[in-house]
Amino acid sequence: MNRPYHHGDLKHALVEAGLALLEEGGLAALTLRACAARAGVSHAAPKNHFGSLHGLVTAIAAEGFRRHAIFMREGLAAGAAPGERLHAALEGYVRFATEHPHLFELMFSPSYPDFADPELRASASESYAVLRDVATGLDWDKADAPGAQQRAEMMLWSLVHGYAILSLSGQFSQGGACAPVFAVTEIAPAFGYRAPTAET
Amino acid sequence: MNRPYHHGDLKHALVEAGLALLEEGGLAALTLRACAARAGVSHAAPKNHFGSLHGLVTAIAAEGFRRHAIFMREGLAAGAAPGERLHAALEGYVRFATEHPHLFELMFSPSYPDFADPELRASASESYAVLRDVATGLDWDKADAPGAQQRAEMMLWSLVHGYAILSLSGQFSQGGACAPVFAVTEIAPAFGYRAPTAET
DNA sequence: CCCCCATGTTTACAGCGTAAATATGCCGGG
DNA sequence: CCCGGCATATTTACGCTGTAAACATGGGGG
Repeated sequence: MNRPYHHGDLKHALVEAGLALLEEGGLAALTLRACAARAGVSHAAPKNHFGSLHGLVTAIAAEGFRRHAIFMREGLAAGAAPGERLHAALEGYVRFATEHPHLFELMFSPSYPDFADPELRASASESYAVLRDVATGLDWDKADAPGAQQRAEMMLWSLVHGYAILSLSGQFSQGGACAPVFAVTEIAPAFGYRAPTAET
Repeated sequence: MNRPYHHGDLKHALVEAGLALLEEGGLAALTLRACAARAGVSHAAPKNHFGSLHGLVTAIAAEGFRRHAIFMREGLAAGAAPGERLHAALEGYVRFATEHPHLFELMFSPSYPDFADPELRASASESYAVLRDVATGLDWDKADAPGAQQRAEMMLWSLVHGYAILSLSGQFSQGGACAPVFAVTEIAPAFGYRAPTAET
């Protein structure tokens, strides 16, 4: 209630407003002026916190990556088998993309956020760390080759991300049978990883 | 020279102008008015051919998928071994994304083109057909399982597409070692496919 | 031959990002 | 305690955008 200062913390309020607008109206609705209006300030106020629209978009993307990491970690029980952990993280990855398609699109659009921004890089690698985590301890092919771990991580990320994006743009639903999102978890075992336990 | 009619064929000229603007200035430069100006017509002329900006963007994306298919087919010698064909198609996929990053981004941005458009669907599946082509005759794991072929195609597409997108948004260049684009061809063999011939 | 209609132009309007000038009010030095 | 400075927010203005409606043009079919 107590607006302690001119506003308190805009910046946070603006990011929150942007996320809400994104959910409601997609990328087209994400507008500097609309964010400002939703936060209850004039349309030029954001310029003091984020230099321009790119700054706000970058901050929104950074928050997106944090939430993205949370989605992936949700099903990760501490002592679960590596196969289940992989399964859960991939499921979280795709579920995030499905439930927040516009935010997901923004986070990975090369033109929108500024990927050189330190805060964005930090939260993106926080998300990447989850994938690294579930990727360790799996029996990859040629796991002993130099750089195999990094290649395996890149493969894993590429696969799940490509799947998420292509699903979102409807590319998989044109060949007749519409592939269910869950299929990515079917894909995982065939992908180079052999589950030590029986599949569910 | 002879402007046979009011213009001849705008529509084609507008798409060409849009592609040029995209190359020069990225998504932000792709503007209805700029396309019209470049084609030498007034800014309201495009409305007669494409209803709105989305229509023009969709047509540009459709042309993009045609060129995308051409890139993938470029290294596909008719009688080459399946492994080399796979290699060539993936290399073409990533090379297209690298050489035309803005067009590639536009083609796969869920919000920009209208993926329900028949022309876009046609050219997109033309591009998909190349992947289907190189994916046949490979020794996938569990190739005898029902639906294995479709799953294999989805995996292949997801992997190469995710790799291309993540490279473009610079996600791979933050872990210290910057992964070369060529790595996708290293990835392919480990991905579930066993090359019948020795690797190059 | 002439009229119709597809095509292109003109004009207008609301919304956008950005910039500059202006106002507001908390915070710290005196 | 008071007052000046400065971060924060507002106001105003500008050029650009997409879209719509009214208007002009000219080639091809009845």
